[in-house]
Amino acid sequence: MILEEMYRSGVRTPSAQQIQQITAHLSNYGRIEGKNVFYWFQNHKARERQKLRRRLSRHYQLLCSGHSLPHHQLYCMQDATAFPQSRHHATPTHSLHLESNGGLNLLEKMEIGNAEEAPETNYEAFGHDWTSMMMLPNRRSLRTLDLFPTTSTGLKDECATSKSSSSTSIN
Amino acid sequence: MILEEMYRSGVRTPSAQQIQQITAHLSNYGRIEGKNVFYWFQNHKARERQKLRRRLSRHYQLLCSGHSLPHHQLYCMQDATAFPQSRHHATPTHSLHLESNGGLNLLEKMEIGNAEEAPETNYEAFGHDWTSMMMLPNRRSLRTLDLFPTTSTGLKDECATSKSSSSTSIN
DNA sequence: GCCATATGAATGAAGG
DNA sequence: CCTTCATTCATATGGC
Repeated sequence: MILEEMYRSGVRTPSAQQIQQITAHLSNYGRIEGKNVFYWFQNHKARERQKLRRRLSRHYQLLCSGHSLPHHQLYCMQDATAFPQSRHHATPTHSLHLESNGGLNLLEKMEIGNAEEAPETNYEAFGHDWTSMMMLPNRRSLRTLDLFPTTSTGLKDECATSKSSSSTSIN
Repeated sequence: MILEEMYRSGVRTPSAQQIQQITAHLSNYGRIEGKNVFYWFQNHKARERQKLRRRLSRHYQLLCSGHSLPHHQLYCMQDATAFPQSRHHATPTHSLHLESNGGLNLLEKMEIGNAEEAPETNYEAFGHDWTSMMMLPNRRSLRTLDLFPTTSTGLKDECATSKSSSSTSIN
């Protein structure tokens, strides 16, 4: 929990020294090494970002879904979620420019890491260094077709961390 | 079952797009999200690998059993988990002669019940970010007391596997 | 009522 | 930072 707290208060990639300190502190509770702390931050950051990303894309989908989509059953697929994020200091505020990220983003993740609905506080907090990823018009791809967001599933799947749900046996 | 089929036909780690498609397809049968598909593949692959591994180790045991063990009361190897190993360079643990595993098999080690107290800190892996970081300052100093590993939580009924850094839940 | 097993989800650790 | 893997956690379920 200590780690979450730090994370929450803005620590993202602690320096070696910070890691040392944290480690020392945590070692009061159990055996731990610097690398554990290091990994923790790496993973946590990444996963948090994924969630965020996902949340955004979901948002996006909702936005788009406002119209069209007659019925469930649809096809669409194709990168509904794919938002190329420009990593690398995307200009903070939503500037949608393209920026033609010199790199080519390799793939982008789809969305895993959903769950969690309690928006709970934080998240507003990340005014810090957020290497946010914003969507930027990925020149290629994405244009493919604008069919709409799959949400067509008829049912909104959101339902909260709904795990399970009917899923069973569709496989 | 669709998933098994795909798996069978070679899909192991579908790309984001593939996942999307699959998801879309499956959503005809029930509520499902990309992450479910993602997890499914991850788990399936892992478990398949695991089975295989297990099977091999069993095999191995049989081979060895010709001479070593007095009785073949197989100690519920069950997990016989070993510990950290690096991916890559399969370390057949216990390098028994032959094995000729040389193949590209991704199979890595199997562990036979050689308990062996692992001296932690065998992280020879130096060469990573964190290591570089960690090495700088005077390491050695802050060793606060180590109290021990809050052993409690780690309880499992199976065979030991010794240490296993029960780092659980200190966060 | 326990077990053993199965499977989705999550997290730690590495490699790249 | 991104992927992938191994492990582990938590349930769900089928037997006995």
